[in-house]
Amino acid sequence: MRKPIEARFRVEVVPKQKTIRDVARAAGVGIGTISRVLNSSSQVSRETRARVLEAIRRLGFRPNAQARRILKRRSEIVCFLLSNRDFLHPFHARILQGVESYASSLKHHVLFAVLHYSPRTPPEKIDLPPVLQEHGLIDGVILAGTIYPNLLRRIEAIDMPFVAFSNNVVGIDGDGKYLYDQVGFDDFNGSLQATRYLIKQGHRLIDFAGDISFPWIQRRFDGYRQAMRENKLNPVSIMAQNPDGFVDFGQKSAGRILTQAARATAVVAGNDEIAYGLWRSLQRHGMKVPDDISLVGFDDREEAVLMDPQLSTVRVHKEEIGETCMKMLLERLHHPRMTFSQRILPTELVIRGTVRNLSERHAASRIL
Amino acid sequence: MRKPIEARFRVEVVPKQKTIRDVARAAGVGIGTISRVLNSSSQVSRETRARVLEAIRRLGFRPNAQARRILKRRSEIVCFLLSNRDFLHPFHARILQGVESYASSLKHHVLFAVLHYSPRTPPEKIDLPPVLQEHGLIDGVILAGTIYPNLLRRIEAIDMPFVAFSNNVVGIDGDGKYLYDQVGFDDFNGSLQATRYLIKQGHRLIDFAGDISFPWIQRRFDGYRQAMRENKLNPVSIMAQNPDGFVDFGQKSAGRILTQAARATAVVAGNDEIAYGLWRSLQRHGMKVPDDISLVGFDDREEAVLMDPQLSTVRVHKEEIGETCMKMLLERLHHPRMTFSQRILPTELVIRGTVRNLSERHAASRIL
DNA sequence: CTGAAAGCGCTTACAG
DNA sequence: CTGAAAGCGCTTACAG
Repeated sequence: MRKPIEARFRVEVVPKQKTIRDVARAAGVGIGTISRVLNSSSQVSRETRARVLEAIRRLGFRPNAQARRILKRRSEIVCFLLSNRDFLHPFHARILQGVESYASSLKHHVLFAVLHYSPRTPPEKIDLPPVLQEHGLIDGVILAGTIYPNLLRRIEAIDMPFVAFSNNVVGIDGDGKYLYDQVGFDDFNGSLQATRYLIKQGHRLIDFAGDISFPWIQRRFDGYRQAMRENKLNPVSIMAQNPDGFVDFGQKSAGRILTQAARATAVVAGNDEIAYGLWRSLQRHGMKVPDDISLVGFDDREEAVLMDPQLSTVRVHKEEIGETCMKMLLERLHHPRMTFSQRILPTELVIRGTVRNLSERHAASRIL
Repeated sequence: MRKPIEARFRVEVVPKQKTIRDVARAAGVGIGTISRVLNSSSQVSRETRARVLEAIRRLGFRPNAQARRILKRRSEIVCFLLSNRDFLHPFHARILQGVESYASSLKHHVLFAVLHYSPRTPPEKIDLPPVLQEHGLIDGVILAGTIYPNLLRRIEAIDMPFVAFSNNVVGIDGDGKYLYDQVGFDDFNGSLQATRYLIKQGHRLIDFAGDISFPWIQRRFDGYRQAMRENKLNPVSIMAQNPDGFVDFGQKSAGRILTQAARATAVVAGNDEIAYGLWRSLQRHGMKVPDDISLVGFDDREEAVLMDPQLSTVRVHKEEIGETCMKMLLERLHHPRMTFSQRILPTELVIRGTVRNLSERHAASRIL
């Protein structure tokens, strides 16, 4: 007797959406059958199926995704949450792409959201983005950007399944037991390999330039130090004063390196931006890379290829990180009680043009 | 008599979600009243409201977003679709951020999706991403990346409201009448201003370096040409042979510029990447920027600040583009029959260090 | 102001 | 194999 709710909208919505009932009528079957065909489930006779399919095509029917979700109890939407970044740098953009690529291959969807918060805000006071406030909108969240313990606690408190990109987690010790799902790459081994490579190229005086108050730079320093120690070499850490960002850190490091009594022949930079700043400043001081000084970066960002010569660096497989995050989140959703796990992806040393070979064999072969 | 559907899930879903019915029971009211409180609609007495609110808090109830959407006939989710890009460059990343920022301020959500297609595929054969295949999932889409006519037609065919970021639309003439909603920035005026600025600085021999087969580079060339003509100067377009990307285009342009009979004192680059390649190659040829040659870019990308000196360029307000796209899409959703519109946002000349002042007055003041 | 009921567009046991 | 019905978690005229 009542007007259907929807009538009020007819004025606006022009080509009234077909529903499963329209199709049922057109095909002369019950609505349940339409649903069965749609879900390619159970047994529907070939001819009934054909008739339904035909009706669907004729009416241009597309099932309402929202109505399905409410029954499925799963939205097949996940959120990529970027925290405490002034902007979506290529590094995280590539992670997002990995997430999206894996997700869409499985017909899942990715919401992009942004959050700014202080590490000192109590968990319950963190003002989550709208996506995380709604219930039923997303199945889970992938945390990227800088992650502090209070955010982790907050996400746990709202019972939202999540996976964290762990390299930028700050303030939590990863001591064997994982309290949440995480995916990361191997800072330590990355610079271990890079430093060993420099040593193999004949370098003995090798500095590390990077602000080790960042946990990930600290881990890279640890890898560097390990390589130095195993070769009985002396690790030297270069710090810059009041740098304005990483590039500036690199620029300010150059002066320190050049005024050393026993000047380094090579520098391991904490990341590519530092390497870039270093390179530019060294140039200004009249030093050539790699003739006068060798340089290795970390991350393999866009900057690496913009340098001249191009930067030898440690590549991080960002898309793969994203894919793995998505994969792990899906596992979590299907097995809520599964124990937490951590995946550390390997890095790859990319040799380009900023390292000079100082070894005798090489020097000899050059003369020949 | 039947088991509620949901029972099958109980094994998995641990803390069974509260529904509006639980709250109603707890507060001793009807479910309609809960809904009214939730939507802060109509008149609910102060005390009833308080009682309901209290029950909501106690039970930790959060309304199911999906169920609401199905009634509202609007998901308040839009899709940011990046087409034909190998990756989400900072330029588009910033547009996405603008979209997200405006959207989330209005409690809307943004899905990120990617599409690769050929301009020659017939519209109906374009394989749209899952997001666009579902019905009811998103309210509309913002098109970014490179957009060909066949994509526009395809999106129109599925009756999906959309707004296009128009600068990278290829193959459609914008002749006064707009056939779809679009937001863009002013290529023409940007380089017009940049070129006028160079002229004001005393430059007369000014080249343009850029591949004008890209429509947006063509528009920038047009702006440059206009400035040259209005000053009775001769426009010169530099093209590179088989460039491998824009940076390489810039590198290959340098040789051509340096071998000119009447060598240019300044170059307007089609974009910052070209300017970067130009700068690097000029350096290698022993030329100093801006002492020997001046340079202006376009876009104000990250590269601009990585140069030394930093690049003077035309800034595009990318976040604002994103915000405007989102705003326009919302208008479209609320007024489906509204005539299409186009918004062209202004650019801004950013003066940094790559332009030398050749004018007499300035030269004189230098001698003093 | 508020409860009871119809409805949104689907899915899925149930009973042939 | 398939129709009729109950149900998902909400919203909203309807009738007090």
